Amino acid sequence: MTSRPYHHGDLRRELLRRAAAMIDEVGPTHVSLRALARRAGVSHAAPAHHFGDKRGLLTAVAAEGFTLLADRLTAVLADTGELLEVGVAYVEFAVTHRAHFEVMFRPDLYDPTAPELLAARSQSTHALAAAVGTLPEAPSGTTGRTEELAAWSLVHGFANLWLTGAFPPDLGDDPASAARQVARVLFAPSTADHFH
Amino acid sequence: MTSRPYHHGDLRRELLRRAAAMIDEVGPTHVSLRALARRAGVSHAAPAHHFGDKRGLLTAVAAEGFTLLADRLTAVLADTGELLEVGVAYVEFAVTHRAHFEVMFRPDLYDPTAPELLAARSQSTHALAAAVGTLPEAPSGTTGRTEELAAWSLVHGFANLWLTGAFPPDLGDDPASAARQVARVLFAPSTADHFH
DNA sequence: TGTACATCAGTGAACGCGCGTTCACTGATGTAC
DNA sequence: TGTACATCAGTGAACGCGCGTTCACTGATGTAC
Repeated sequence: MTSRPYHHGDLRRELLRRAAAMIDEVGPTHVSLRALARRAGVSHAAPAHHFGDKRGLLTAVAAEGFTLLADRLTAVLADTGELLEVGVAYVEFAVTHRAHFEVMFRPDLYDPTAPELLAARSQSTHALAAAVGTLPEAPSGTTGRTEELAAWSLVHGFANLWLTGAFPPDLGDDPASAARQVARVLFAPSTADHFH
Repeated sequence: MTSRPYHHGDLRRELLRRAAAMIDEVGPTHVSLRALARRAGVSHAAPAHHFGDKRGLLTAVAAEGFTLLADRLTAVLADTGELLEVGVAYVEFAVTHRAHFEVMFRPDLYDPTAPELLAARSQSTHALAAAVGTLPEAPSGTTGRTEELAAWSLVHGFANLWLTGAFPPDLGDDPASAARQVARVLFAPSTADHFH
């Protein structure tokens, strides 16, 4: 048992890591600064020192989440050039960063006017818009905006339903491939099953 | 100031009504049995008498929500025969019954094995499947299941994004017409803007 | 019509708990000179 | 190389609060006879 140094080194980052882990386990609303401090082996007042208060902690988690998502979507778009794969990446992000994802879309839990958060969120929005912008051609008379909302809705809904366990169990345990199949209905007519 | 009778008459129903209103205001996780009792003008132990505990209350709310949703989807399908309108009704339900909707898809808050809940949820599932079943023809080699998941994902995602305020503000304030436009991309090719 | 009694709805006091926040403090670090 | 000092990170005690749950109880209802 090594004696802990008084200064942690990078406690803020460590707290964010632990917070994400804790949210994964108990959900965003049942995180407490005290329990978080306990897990980090640190005085219960330490988190408040770094984040001000509970809302500040969740604001930081949300902002980090939007930045991570934006980076991921941008990278996948650059790699593949396909909206379909960007959509799949959205779902994958939600599943692999469940804690971040859940906080990001619960604005009542954080401060939605925090500059760091607004900046990160707009990164995400732009990444998604850029992906939709790669579609061969916008339909006549539209800006592609309706398509963007449809694409976003579909992957967001899929992610949510997956995370809440609402889908039938025989869907399998690979969200990415299930999402790809479902997203093809909307995104990639040439290889998809169609409604039409 | 009329003196309150000792017996309420239908306190259980009244508590469910108030609970929904309270969830609308403070969110499902910040509901407390004590605050609910206060609002209903009743002793703080009364809710526990009817619902057992907090989880029991939310289980009842979720079950009620699934039943209401199933009834609504079924009615709209019978009236219009159109999957598109059933999808729009899904979104409308989420917006007009926000409290129920939020609880329904947070199974960590209630008892997902309660018989009343399972029955109500399967009503909803069947209503949705029936709507997808009206599509003119299932694509070759598929059961329509992928289409069902796509449809569900799209309207569920739209509802979620609308409720969390994630959509850009210039979308307007009529969720039903916005949802109809977006859903057309997936559901009703003949009148829709297309990706394709 | 009246009485006894079982049943159920709702009460109110009590408990123990974990929490957020504040605040004066102390330990460690690093920079200026 | 050494010393003084500002700055920052983290501490621990204290506060007040609202909560969930339990439990013995009392008031009201309605049914059997």
